Amino acid sequence: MKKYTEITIYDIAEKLNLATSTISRALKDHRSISEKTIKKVKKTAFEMGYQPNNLAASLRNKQTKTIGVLLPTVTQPFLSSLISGIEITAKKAGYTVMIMQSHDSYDEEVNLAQSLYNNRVSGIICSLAMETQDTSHFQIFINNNTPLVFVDRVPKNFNTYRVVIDNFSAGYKATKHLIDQGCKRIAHLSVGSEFGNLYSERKKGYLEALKDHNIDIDEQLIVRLTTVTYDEAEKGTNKLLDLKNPPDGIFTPGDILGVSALQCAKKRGIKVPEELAIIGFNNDPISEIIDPNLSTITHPAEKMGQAAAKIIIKNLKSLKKDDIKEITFLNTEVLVRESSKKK
Amino acid sequence: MKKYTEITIYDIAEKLNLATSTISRALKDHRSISEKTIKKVKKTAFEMGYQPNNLAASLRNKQTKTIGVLLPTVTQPFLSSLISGIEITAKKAGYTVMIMQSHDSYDEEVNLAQSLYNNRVSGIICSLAMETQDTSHFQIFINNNTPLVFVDRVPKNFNTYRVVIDNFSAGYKATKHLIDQGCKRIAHLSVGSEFGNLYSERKKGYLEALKDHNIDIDEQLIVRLTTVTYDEAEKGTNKLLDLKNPPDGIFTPGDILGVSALQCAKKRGIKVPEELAIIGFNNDPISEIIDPNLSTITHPAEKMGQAAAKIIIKNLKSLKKDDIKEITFLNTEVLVRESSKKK
DNA sequence: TTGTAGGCGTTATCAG
DNA sequence: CTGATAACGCCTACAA
Repeated sequence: MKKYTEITIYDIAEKLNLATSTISRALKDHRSISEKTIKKVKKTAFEMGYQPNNLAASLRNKQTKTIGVLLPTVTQPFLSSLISGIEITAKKAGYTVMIMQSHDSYDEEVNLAQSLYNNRVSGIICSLAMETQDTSHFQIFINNNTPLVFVDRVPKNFNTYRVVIDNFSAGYKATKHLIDQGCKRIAHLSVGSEFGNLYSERKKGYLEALKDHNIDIDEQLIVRLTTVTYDEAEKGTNKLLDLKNPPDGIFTPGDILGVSALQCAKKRGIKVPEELAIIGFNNDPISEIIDPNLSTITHPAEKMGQAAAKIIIKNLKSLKKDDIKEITFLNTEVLVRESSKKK
Repeated sequence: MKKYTEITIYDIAEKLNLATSTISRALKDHRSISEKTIKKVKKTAFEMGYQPNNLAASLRNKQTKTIGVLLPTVTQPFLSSLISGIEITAKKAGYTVMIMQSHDSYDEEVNLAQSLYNNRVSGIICSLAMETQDTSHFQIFINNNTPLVFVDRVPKNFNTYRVVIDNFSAGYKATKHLIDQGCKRIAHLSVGSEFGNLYSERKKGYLEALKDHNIDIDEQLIVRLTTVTYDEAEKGTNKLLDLKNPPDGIFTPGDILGVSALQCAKKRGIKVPEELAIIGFNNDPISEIIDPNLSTITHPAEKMGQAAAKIIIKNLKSLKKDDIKEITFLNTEVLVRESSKKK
């Protein structure tokens, strides 16, 4: 049985009695090649079913023109918008995107980072796994001058580019919004402290807003969740609503949590927003579907992706190891919907 | 300024006074290399910060050990479960997964398929874009003996592996369930006929079920949507509920549509399921959150992914061009929840 | 405008 | 058990 062999520029060269270099150049519309030759080469290349081999080209060029994207998961609406943003910018610049999911596991993240590096991605955009406590597995990118950008869930002490929102001020805004609506006892579902610490920033914003408005902090109103899940949030909300002196507002640092709280309140016959105002975070599609609509904090997710990709592309040519890498902050906004509109 | 150069097995060889071939073998625990050498090589490789270059290895080996995954989008819960399935199986076999999104655009799909091929993926798993009407852009994979598996939204006349559910029987089951609940006038939101025609199969199942149960088909009860969106479904449902003789049941071939119908009914003060029973399709997370819970059809999405990946891996070694490629059917089930439970 | 030749980093074959 | 060498497919500096 005949074994399959690739058709290479060498085959084309042979057929046309030209040099491989000519073929290579013609295929890329090199200006030093005559129109006629270019046409001829492309035509026969097509006829012969030639397919360029990126591996060979990348090896030779020492660049793959692909951006690696390493995320906890691809299902979170926020992250998928982020990907869209990356894709848009990457495409414009002629880059391909390679997506991998860590599933919030540190071990997987380590492996995939390796794998991405071994495939010599031109740059990498990463949002850390929940579990990740140290980021030494990204050191290879730094050491080898591969642009690295962290997004959203970023490490604290690591000199790299970061594209984030100001979680503190977003948490502040969300809480202030509830205060403005007349809430006096505002609860918070907080999520276990973590390395990327975006939840803890949101919580700090919450605390600060209360303080600034002379509202005493009641520890009973802060329920700590271990995971960001619907069920955990339900338990937490029940705990809050079981209090002698229950809250009249809840700020949840995520929409799933907000939706859960909302449903929980409804089940108990508590009117939202009249008796309990709720605001979430992220503007997930579900926040719009739920009844009443969930107020939330909007992220410019797609823009974050674009910003991250732009940093990669910009730095491909000029990257100095010890430069100080700036942090890009993007805006958040309070999106007021029914679940918090008391007035 | 010193320009960066990779550390290669050649560098290690030089340092240790060994041949590159020995290094290469040692790094892969080749049995012909002594324990001692292996240890020594690995140790210095680590110390020197050596990182294997997959591009070179792949070029040489003529295989990349990566599976390309080309999907409309990564956000649909069904598709992300599918990806999980692929990842699980791929990982077990030592394969990497490269995900790309066509965003349901034919042009993007063509480009990305090319790109995947140019990167010489070992195999490709694809669910077609909505727009796609012809699949000649996948011919290169066939021609070059690269295993190709279509999943869920598959082409009709193309001899490749396919992993699907039986959309016809699923549509039948969903409709029969409504009939069993006592519905007499069952509506259907149908989605514009398309190449992959999974929606039309579901519709056929719907029609057949009605026929088998001696229920006359009322064309007024079949509303055609042009896109699978919340808003379109809302319009469609309103149209149905505006009828003189409105339906007492709706089968929507997707959960977003089902949720939309449900909300729409609620807004109009129609009781679900008492006055209107609803069943969706896919078992998206949202179907569980919505109140009342949405009955639906479950997909074994993750299993489909695993099945597809297994086919790829199995065929990597033995692929004959003209073999007839089997179709793998996976089971669906009716998941009865509140939105359709009349009895 | 086109050709020659060497090398990107790895691995497999063949030889020792 | 280890070494020398060619080859994977492509690109580019240099030469013509």
